[in-house]
Amino acid sequence: MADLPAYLEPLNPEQLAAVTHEGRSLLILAGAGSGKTRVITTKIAWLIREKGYEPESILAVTFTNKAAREMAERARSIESRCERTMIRTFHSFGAWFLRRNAAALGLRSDFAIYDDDDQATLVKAMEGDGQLRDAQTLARAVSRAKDKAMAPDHPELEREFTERAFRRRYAEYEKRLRATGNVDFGDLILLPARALEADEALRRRFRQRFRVILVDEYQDTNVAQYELLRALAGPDTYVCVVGDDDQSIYRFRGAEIRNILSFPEIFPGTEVVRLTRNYRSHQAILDVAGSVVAKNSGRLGKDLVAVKEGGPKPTVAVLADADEEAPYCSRVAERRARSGGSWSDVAILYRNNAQSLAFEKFFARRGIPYRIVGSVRFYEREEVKDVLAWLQLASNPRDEVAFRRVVNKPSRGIGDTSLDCIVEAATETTGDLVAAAEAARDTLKSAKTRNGVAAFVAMARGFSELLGSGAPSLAPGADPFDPAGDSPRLDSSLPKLSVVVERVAKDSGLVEYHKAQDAVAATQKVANIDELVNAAADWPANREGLAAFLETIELDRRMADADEASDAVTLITMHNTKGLEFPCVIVTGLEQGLFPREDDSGEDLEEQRRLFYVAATRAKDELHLVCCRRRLYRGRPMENPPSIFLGEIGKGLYDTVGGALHAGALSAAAGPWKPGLAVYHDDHGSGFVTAVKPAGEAGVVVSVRFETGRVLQFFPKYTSKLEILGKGQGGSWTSC
DNA sequence: GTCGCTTCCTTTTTT
DNA sequence: AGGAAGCGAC
Repeated sequence: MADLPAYLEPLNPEQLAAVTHEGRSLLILAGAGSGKTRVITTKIAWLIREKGYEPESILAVTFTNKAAREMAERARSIESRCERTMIRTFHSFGAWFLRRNAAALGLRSDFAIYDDDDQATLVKAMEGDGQLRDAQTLARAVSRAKDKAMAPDHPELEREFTERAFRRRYAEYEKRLRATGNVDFGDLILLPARALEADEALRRRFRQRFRVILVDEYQDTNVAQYELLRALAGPDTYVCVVGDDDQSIYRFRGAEIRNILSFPEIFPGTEVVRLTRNYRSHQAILDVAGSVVAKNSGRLGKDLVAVKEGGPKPTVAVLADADEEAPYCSRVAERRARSGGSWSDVAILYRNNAQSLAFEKFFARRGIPYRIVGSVRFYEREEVKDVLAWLQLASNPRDEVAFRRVVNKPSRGIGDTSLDCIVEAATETTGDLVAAAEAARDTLKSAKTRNGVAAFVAMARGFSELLGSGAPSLAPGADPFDPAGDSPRLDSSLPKLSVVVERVAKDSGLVEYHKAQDAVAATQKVANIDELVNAAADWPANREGLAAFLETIELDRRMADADEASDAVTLITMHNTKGLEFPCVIVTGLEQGLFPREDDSGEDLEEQRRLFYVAATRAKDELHLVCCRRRLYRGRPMENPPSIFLGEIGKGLYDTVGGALHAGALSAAAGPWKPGLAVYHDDHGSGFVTAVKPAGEAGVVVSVRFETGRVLQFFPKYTSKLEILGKGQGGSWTSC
């Protein structure tokens, strides 16, 4: 093909086939590192350039905001007209859809989006006496039901969900939620799907608008998302989905792997293109990852072939205690940095966020720069949510969740009794909680409560006035929520929303309140509120600006990663690494009980294997696996055997680290450490040294038996907590 | 109604 | 370890 346009030239034959496929539907099975994003973005460009599609008629859906941003950027760099293509997350698309059709669906166009926390608050409020944990459980079940596209009247509902009186409570929740005029995350998918199914004219409109639909990470779609796709896709819509059944890791959140497995039957005439050339990792890494996931049944099955042959064998280290995990990882990182690499080459992966703490502490002490991806959910912090709740209430006085959050914070003497009384009054009238509070004021008994309510009402009114009056006006044709359209982003002539946020934070008493908390607990709550104020500077100080600001926050809960460019080791959960790659990856905590968890079996176990696969295939050059025999779990020390996944790796595919621990004599690196020394450890108390062994770059590893009877190992080079007391008596008290 | 203390129990993973 | 429920004191 001599006349292939330049932008198609970098593609391999399978990628090219995927990009230039025409027909009705296409399933791209894209293995890890096979250039999937390149294919999607190039395909968008190709459709516009060669096939004459209007950019606006193409919809591309992703799972994360980060993926959407990246995709938009890359598509635009190939073809500038891609700027006008709608590239969004499923949820952001749903929100856009609902805002455009809010009136017809009985929603406010400036509805807020409730997160898990808010859902639980609503459940707790409606059940009154219930416990928060019960409420959380129910809220989670409701979310799962919505993932499965099951309404409260679904005949199979109670077969699937065994929570007490689930049908009734789910229905009640829905009623309560609708009364606020807001939606939850599940609604963002389910309501558009139902609206399209129910309304033929609407369906026709959207099918006319979107002629092409591309879905990324299709293996992680749930039933509701599938139904939304089906409703959007008419007989003439070109549907292209991309995914990898081996990378389906969101079952717990309702992902339905059958969506991808059965796609060709659902969309007859589907062509399947497999991308199995891996451009990311050395073959040695793919062999390890592949040998584990090969143990899964029920996969389409494919073998990745690395373009980069060979490479260093991955390593497996079995450490005695989780105390040694961070030192071990830091040695790997330091070695990488010393041999010409940089800190940012290295990523440390773990199963759950709590595991990051040990790394943070150790790295801070060692002076190794690090950044944590994802765990800091800025917008879910108490103080931030407090201020946001005031803003939501100012925008919508029927927002019961926001109302409950701030009505008595800081405390104004309005307790549960008065609160319930106000909410009930609101329910019986217009639902306006501020108005109900005002009306209820005179019926309340204590003067303190009456004053509190009066103060609260005055604040709420004041904040509402700061935003100007009336609901946001949606000019015909204008779409304030469409980043491609006229956005409400700041026009320099308007006052900034940050001014409003700051006033709200101060005048509500929240800043004072959290300042006091900071003083007691040495937290950073006021600083976080300041950050929130700064974040609002990009929007104008009116209702449209506020609604857009809130939506940005609600759909993208993490602050932009502070400085992605900075040279630092990445700390990240395995789930969060999807779509990322690093030259050097360390997968930690490979222990039975942690990864996989003890109760993982069947489908769950298979999903964990896929998670291992995702984690391992993030590595370009180096892959290190770490297992700790002992680890504190929920405050208790646990002895764990190595993860079964380690046993599933083909023999000879990896090198074992730590052999040196058992061989050789003491080296000079031993320094002052000798068996029999009496020592003191900050956390474990006093004990004595039972053994000293060489440990390569780490110097020596010192085994200590403590008075408690525990035997632990330490690298004196990396811990300052272990201190020599003097020549001990080698266990004189152990006989006691 | 509010505050602080003790006891109990446990989320992996996220839009 | 950390957060929520439960309880008692003011």
